Amino acid sequence: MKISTSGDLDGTRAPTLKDVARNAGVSTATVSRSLNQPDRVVEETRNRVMRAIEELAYSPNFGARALAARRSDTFGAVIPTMENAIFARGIQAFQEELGERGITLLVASSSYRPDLEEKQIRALAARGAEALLLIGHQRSPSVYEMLGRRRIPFVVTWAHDPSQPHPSIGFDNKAAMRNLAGHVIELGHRALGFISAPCAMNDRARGRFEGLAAALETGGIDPIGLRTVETPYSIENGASAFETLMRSDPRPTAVMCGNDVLAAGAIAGARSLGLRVPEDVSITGFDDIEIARIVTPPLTTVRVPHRAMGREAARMLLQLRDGASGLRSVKLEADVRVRESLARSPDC
Amino acid sequence: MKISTSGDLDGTRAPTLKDVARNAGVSTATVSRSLNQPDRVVEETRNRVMRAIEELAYSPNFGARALAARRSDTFGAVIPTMENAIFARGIQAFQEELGERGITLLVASSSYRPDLEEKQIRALAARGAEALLLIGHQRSPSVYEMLGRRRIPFVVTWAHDPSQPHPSIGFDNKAAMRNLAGHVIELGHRALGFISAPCAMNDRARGRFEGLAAALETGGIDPIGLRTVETPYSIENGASAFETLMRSDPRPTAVMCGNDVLAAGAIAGARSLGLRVPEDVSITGFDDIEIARIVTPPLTTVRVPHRAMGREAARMLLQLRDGASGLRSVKLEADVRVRESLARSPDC
DNA sequence: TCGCCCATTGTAACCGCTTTCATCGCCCCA
DNA sequence: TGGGGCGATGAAAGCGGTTACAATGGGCGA
Repeated sequence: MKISTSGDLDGTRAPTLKDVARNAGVSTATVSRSLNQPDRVVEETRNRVMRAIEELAYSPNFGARALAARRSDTFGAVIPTMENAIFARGIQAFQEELGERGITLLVASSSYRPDLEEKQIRALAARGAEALLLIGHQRSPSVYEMLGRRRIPFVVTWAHDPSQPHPSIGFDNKAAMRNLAGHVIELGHRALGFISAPCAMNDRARGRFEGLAAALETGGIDPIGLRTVETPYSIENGASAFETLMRSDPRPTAVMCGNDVLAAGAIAGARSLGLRVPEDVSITGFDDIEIARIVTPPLTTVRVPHRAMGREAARMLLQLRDGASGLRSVKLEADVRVRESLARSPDC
Repeated sequence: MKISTSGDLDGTRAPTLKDVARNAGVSTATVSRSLNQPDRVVEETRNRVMRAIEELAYSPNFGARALAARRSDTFGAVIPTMENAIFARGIQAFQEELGERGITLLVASSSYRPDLEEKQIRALAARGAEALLLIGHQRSPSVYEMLGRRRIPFVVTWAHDPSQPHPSIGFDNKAAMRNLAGHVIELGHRALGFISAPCAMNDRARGRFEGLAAALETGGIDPIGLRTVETPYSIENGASAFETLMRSDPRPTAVMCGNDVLAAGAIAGARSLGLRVPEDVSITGFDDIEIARIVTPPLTTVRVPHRAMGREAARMLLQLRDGASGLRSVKLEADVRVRESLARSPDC
């Protein structure tokens, strides 16, 4: 006796709609409808189909479905890095919001390289992403043009600059840093150091630098005296940049960092130089990620509205995908978080 | 005069192979070959095709390609969380190794929930993943069965347990923790506390616990005295678990943590209780992620071979996909990293 | 009783791509 | 000069789904 459930698999390939249809004794159309528009199939049939699906452990081929339905229920995000937690919380919120609407998120990272970013954007488009979350305004016009041609809606986050032509959801990097630098200056610091991420293709980093410069001007401090080091985000780089700054003359009494990761490195650098924070030197960060609270002393930094950005970006993209237009950029607040790494200048 | 490049788009949909073919005056087969087997197309034709591709900003539809070619050049990984850096470095190495072979990686996270993990595995399979990286051995048999039926090769990482039936690339969590606990006991600690991740569906966490228990036994310490708190990974949880442990009697002189994130929280907890580390209480972590070096004092922990695991996993999966069989599990070493958070017991 | 309508299901075209197989020239050798 | 061989290209069949449209049959009103 030959043992074989009708329509059983040979085990060598994934079951298809056709296998399910055969197994349930219906047409592929009925199976498809059972899955996508259950109320258009009478219950008894639907149950038979579901049983077959269960039995075969069938799950639909995503590519084929997207191809036929011209709809992928997939959004994409391209972030500069996954190595540290800068974008993790925001993306998490973004994903949660999308998940509730049955949308899958594909995340790619660009390593802060514009060419890779463009490649990743294309890859996401090729994978059927219906909308994209991007970080910052600055990228090649050809990317924007491509997105426009393909009618792929996108939203820029982690930045807010009304002078830019594209919708964004974020905060004003420049104003936030200016605000923080104002605090620092008020505490009597005149000799400042700045550790920045590379500004070349990074409008957020540039905005933060400009904010600092503006605060100096407001405070009547000659920006000539500002020592700046540009270096990619990492603890090690932060530490060595700090050491470099400490060799300059006059030696800074406060070192501001474009990011909490660099600031954590700066604190480590201070420790290895035998400098006390904040008694000998103040250090500030930016982002208020987890690390800011666990370093010793805890970092004075700028609280970035990560989760709110992710959530709002999801909402806006959903609307855009569903045909909305003329949506307005959203400006969120990023306020200063004062903790122990910042104190009055010892020169005072 | 009607202005229109032949085959131009109306701008309302992505350009397809057919558009390119029309634009270049060749058949779709030729365009496809120009892309996938360039040497099978004469140079002049290929150039014409490439020009058309450029002009239309064409990029192939991934789903359609995978469908037709029965090959997606995509691997998948399901990790418990992206919130902290535990898996970041390993996955990064995994991705780099795959990228060199032209393979795209799709990463999904399960939030440590078996049901979500199964869903994500199915989703990756549906998206055409040809091979999967999984974390830990423990999951429903139905998952393994499905993977087997679909002939999707996978490799288990972050764990090494020869008694398990599936190939793995990792280290012996139990032995590593036993080793570390041995150090702690040698330093005279007798009253120990342990902060663990929830063990229920986490064989790595359980292995670490067992390692600790084994070390206690070897050291002739009654495991009854071991205070344990189970809590999900996070700084906050680590801090409050630490505070709980410090209320027990006798008070532990050393608190070992299943993970660096919990340990960082424990250090914060010690600070808020006014306890000095390591003078009043020693603290150890596990993983040796970045955070271990930047907390004060730096953490004594177990260095996990993140990058090696990622790299080896990639190599093994590539071989499996290409039909290799009978591949052997790889055991990597995880050795103790001694830093300042661990010192001799004050009771000595 | 007959015809119409509607709910349910089936048939088949098509989504964008790869790939097999056939076709078409062209070169070279006998 | 004719024919075999070979390299380049095209035609068309699917890959696994969705969906417009057709077919079927049962219920109900006239």
